[in-house]
Amino acid sequence: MLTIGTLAKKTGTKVQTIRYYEQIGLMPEPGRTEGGQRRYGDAELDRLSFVRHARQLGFSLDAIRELLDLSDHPGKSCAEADAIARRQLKQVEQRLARLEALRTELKRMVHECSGGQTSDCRVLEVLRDHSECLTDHEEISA
Amino acid sequence: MLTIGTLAKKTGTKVQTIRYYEQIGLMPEPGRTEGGQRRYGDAELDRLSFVRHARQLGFSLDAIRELLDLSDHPGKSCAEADAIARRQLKQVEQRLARLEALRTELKRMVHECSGGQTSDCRVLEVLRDHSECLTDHEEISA
DNA sequence: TTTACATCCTCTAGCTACTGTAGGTTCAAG
DNA sequence: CTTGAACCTACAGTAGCTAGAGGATGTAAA
Repeated sequence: MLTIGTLAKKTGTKVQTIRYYEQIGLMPEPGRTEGGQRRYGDAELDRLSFVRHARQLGFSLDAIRELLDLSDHPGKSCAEADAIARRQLKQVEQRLARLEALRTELKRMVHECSGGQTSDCRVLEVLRDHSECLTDHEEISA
Repeated sequence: MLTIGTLAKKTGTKVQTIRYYEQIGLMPEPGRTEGGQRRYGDAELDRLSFVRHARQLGFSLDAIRELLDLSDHPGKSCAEADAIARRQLKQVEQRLARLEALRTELKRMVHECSGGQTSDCRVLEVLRDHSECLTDHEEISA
């Protein structure tokens, strides 16, 4: 039986985060000691590892909820899990494209900085100059 | 003189966002009509364009505040603006590295999906299997 | 001039995914 | 039996907006 602190260490999660996951229904309510402290078993360790791993891969909590649901019902079709992963991959590729464009622009800003006064600073100039925008009014959710 | 709605359209910002920027002190309090509606001039249009451009480049509102401050004092050294841009570039490159690793892993998950039942699903398996982690307990803020 | 209606106003609450704090209790070691 | 780390609940705060309620204003046509 693990305390919440031990579980936290084993999974690289903060204690509060585990309690938060319980609150939003992502983790089950665990057993308690007589004094009211949470005690966890291996099932919870596995579940939390799954959640953290998915988070590291950039899945949203909602997506993880779906994945956990699929994983709890082994008879269901794999297609759904695959669809979720594909959606995720698409998002990642979009972010990559934007970040790459971004890196180019930032590099240019940095390399062209003359080192003088801000009145001549390329960094500020680039930000002021709207004509050099990649695309107008498009957001980067980096 | 521009209404807030016109300013919003010209800069690709939502009306609420402009009011929010005013609230947090990123945009100045504009003049008002007798009836109390906001009216903007070219200075505000420029400032908001600067802000939105910087946001598109992934700068935080705090960083933008610094940049605006530098830009308001043209005598200051360019070095600070350069430092902010360099910090930003570094962050972008870190994110890129993580996202690339992520893409590789997601691609593997998707390609190995057998199409059968969830009990054999590689997607879920990969998420359960902690040994295939890139690095332990490291977060991706994608 | 009146009426219609888009746009504006303030205020409040909600979103994601946590993180931090205050004030108090429990557990395990010595 | 005492100490002190770790636990508990409850609430507030973070970034960067976004949405909605309920009402006022501005403008253009009838």
